[in-house]
Amino acid sequence: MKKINIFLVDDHALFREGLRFLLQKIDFVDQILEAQNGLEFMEHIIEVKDCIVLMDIEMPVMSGVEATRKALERDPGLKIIALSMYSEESYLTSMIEAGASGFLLKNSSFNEVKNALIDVMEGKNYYSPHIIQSILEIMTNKINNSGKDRDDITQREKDILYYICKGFSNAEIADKLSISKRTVDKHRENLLQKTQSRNTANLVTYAIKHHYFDI
Amino acid sequence: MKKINIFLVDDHALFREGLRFLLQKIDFVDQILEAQNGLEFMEHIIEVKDCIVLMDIEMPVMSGVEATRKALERDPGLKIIALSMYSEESYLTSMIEAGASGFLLKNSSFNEVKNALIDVMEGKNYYSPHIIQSILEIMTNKINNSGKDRDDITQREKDILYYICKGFSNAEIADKLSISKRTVDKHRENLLQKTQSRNTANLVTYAIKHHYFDI
DNA sequence: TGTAAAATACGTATTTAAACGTATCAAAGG
DNA sequence: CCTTTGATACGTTTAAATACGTATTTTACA
Repeated sequence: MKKINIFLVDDHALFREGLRFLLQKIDFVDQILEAQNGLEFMEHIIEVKDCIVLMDIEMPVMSGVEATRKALERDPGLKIIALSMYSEESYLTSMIEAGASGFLLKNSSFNEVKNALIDVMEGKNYYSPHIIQSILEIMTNKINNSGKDRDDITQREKDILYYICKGFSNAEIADKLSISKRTVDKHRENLLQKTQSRNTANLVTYAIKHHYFDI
Repeated sequence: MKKINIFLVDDHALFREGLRFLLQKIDFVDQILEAQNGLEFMEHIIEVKDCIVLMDIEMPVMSGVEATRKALERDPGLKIIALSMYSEESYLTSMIEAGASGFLLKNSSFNEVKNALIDVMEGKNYYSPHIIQSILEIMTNKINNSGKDRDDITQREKDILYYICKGFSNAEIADKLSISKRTVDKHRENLLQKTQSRNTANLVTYAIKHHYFDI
């Protein structure tokens, strides 16, 4: 059997250490590399080949999504499996868009990780059962609403949402973006409607929950 | 050397699996038990003795803080080490109040975990260097402000903050708590001042960041 | 028991957000 | 080519939040 190398990217040393230990027992695993964030990973990925990356999403300095995107731009053949604590839709879609070959949850078993590695080695994709469930839900949602997805926040709205979460008033946001305050009012109104929020508090929790804004 | 049992309480199976594997290598470790939340832990802790608990804080169903408090009520001699992703002050103080014998961060090394276990076995407490740092900061802060701590949010204010985060207006909160709207106005004003927030958005991110409100 | 802190309440003013409405223009896509 | 969507902008009105005050009562605790 052909051997592969594993690149572990996660900011929690203890998690890396434990997982490394488990991975070392796998017969088809050769070298195991580690990085504690996306940037550190980017600095060393060039040196390695025949490598499957296990990539955490929430990391300081450079997130898993960004690192995945950048690494695949440079080497489109690279295999990256997302390893997340949450099955958040935004994470899922971001990582799929970025080009990840798989998506695992941290509450999955090590056996599942092993299966994912085998699938990805063979050129297939692998998604956790929970993730498949989420994907199906997103799909049916998209079909039923045929585009009119109530969670479909536009890029401009995301920008506005970001500044709202930062604590800027509509007037200040308008100033920052050099648009009319009334436009910001409207975006905010649309955001409230799309996220089914009553007010700013709801909007902020929504934004944080769906990772449009990170604390 | 006397042997001990370890009880791993964490909702991420993969993390548990890796850590279990590492712990198994330690010569003074006998049995290793697992639970995926506080409740599951509570149901099985009675059966075990000579046990050190490695307890995650953020878990579904029952948090680590609650589980620690309840378990120590029943068995005050139990040794519990908190294992957290964040060195948040609120987590730290909550766990210390609850009676934890130690506090480790998930980005610490396995060697540190081992040292913590040895210390706690010997009846000592163990805190991560980062945690010590946080404790010192809290202490100096408390001394310098001698009580007039700006982060000292009262219980009533916490209640108000919770309802604000839930998206209720001041009038609604007043109704819920059967007090005047003006009183809620005042509490809110004090909250803004104490948390150094400009507005609701800032207040909500503060609350989430400091775990006064969980998403 | 005396004192400090917390919780309560009210007055007034300004600013901001929220909830309606309408409308134009550019870009994208069938 | 036409339709849809997104971004832009404006008007009006009400509700809510913010920002200053002051003051009383209750609670905790030294």
